[in-house]
Amino acid sequence: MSVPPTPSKDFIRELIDEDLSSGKHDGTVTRFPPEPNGYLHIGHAKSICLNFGIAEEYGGRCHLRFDDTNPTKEDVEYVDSIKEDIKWLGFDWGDHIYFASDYFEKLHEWAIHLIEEGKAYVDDQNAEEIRKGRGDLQNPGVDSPYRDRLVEENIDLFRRMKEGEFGDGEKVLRARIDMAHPNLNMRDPVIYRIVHAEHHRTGDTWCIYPMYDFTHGQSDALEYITHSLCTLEFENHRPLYDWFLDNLPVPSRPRQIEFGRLNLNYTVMSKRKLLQLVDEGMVSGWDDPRMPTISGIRRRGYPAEAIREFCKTIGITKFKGTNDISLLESAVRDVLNRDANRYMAVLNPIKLVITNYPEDKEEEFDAVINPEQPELGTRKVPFSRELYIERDDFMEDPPKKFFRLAPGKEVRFRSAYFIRCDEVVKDDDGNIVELRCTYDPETRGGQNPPDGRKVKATIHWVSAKHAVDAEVRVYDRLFANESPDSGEGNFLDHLNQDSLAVLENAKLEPNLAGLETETTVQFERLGYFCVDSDSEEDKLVFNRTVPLRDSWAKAQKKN
RNA sequence: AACUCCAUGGUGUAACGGUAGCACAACAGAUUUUGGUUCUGUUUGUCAAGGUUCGAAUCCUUGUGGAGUUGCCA
Repeated sequence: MSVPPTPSKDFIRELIDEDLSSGKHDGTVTRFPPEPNGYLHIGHAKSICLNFGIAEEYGGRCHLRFDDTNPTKEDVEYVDSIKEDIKWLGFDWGDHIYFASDYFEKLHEWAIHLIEEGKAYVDDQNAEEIRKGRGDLQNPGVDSPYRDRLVEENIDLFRRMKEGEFGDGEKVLRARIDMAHPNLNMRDPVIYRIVHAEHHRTGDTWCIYPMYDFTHGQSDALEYITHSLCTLEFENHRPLYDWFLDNLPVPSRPRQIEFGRLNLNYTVMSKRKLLQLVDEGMVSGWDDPRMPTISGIRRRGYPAEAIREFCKTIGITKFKGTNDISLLESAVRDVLNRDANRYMAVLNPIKLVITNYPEDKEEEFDAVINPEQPELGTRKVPFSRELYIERDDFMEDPPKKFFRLAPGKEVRFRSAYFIRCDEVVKDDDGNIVELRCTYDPETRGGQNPPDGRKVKATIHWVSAKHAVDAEVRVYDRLFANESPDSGEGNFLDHLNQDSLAVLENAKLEPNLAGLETETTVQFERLGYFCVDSDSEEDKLVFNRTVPLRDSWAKAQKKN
């Protein structure tokens, strides 16, 4: 008798279990709190899967909350793309979409509350003076000369800040905590600053804006968030998060828990660097299929399910590690192997003529749509005298273990016939321009012949007469270096020069015409490819999502 | 050397004082009308030193290594 494996939970889910069984909470409410100042990337996907995943598992809910407290950086453009990306990933916030800016009124009220309690004050020092007064990692800070202002004076000054009497940076509101605190975040942090800027939602209603620290915990409390999950960089902010909840009349008591953010090798994840790639034209845009953005991944053809599986696999811990990109690719192959329909496509064509096949004859063969889903049946693939095969599938002078086509050698054409190569035709420069072959009529459908003859390889083909032309963009990892971030020098120096190869002359099986954008299919023996949005009626464009595992290529590399 | 956090094969992650397991990667083989898929097998690990204990990856101490933090960004 084997014990049914109990799926192990990460430390966050264990903490939630404890809070539920101890009666601390009756339910679970999480939130995903992006700042609308850029596009979501796969690192965000980890957080999205965590927060929305927990809500699903615990029968709770997950709020989508835009953390929009900095009007100079944020824009509605990003709000829309973020919503779209979350939906695509397969999650739903229902009616629970919020904006931190919706709480500006309440936060302002709470700031006044703090002032009245003698726990906040208006500081006239400029940014430089405040920085100097804060001390550093070794030395305590010193009190601001304005730290002991009277409550009435603070109230008045804060009111005048709000009414626009002062310019940007002239005054700030600070929490009055402890200038000698070992945690720098506790040394009288700025909680309100003056910014005369148009906010994407509140317009010019405000010219003072709350800082992140004065916004996040309170927003959580207002929404009755039970568990506020964030990345490790906010660990040092937790004392402040708790301090505000302790010192304000908040309606609930959320708990901040930090986990390690996602790091992937062979890519960069910071918004700044991704922006730089876009701005400097190293990629075609935020949704370039090489980008680790959700929109890029999607255009690349990675299924949302694979992203979710990947996030499940890497787990949640406090360890700051780097995940291998092959884990992601493996998840992608798993899903696509199961779901992607098979077709034949020749990326680098070489012409092949079957000399004993009648000039005008045409046939159609039945080919399996997806061996993983036999119930889908077969498709018809046209065959004729002149065909294309992959250049890599022929070698004039092959090494011993090369099983594919070579002079005098016989292979199977997938779902068609056995073919033997009789003659190699070259141009004046010695380039191979055509292969002349013969077929065996007794192998129709690719069957083994009655004489029991066997063949070592099966290769794909496309009938020249019926072929559909296409451009195929073969993508590889964006960086040649495993950690482009950490090495010395500019990360751009580590770009993989071969991250994109455009093949203009691909020949496709006709069934490949007319597929919808973003449909991902398997080009047999090559990999998974998806229809790009650049496709037009008469000009198909495919992106290579990920190649098939290729033990032959791997063996070659070793030699 | 202030504070906080982290440390299990090549990578990531389990084991909650009782046989160190899983996935990916790597390697070898079987099957195969995709050199794919599938299946089988193999290699590789508890940062170090002490302590508690019948028993320690797990608890304690010290050390070592790494990360984060000195925005009026989030």
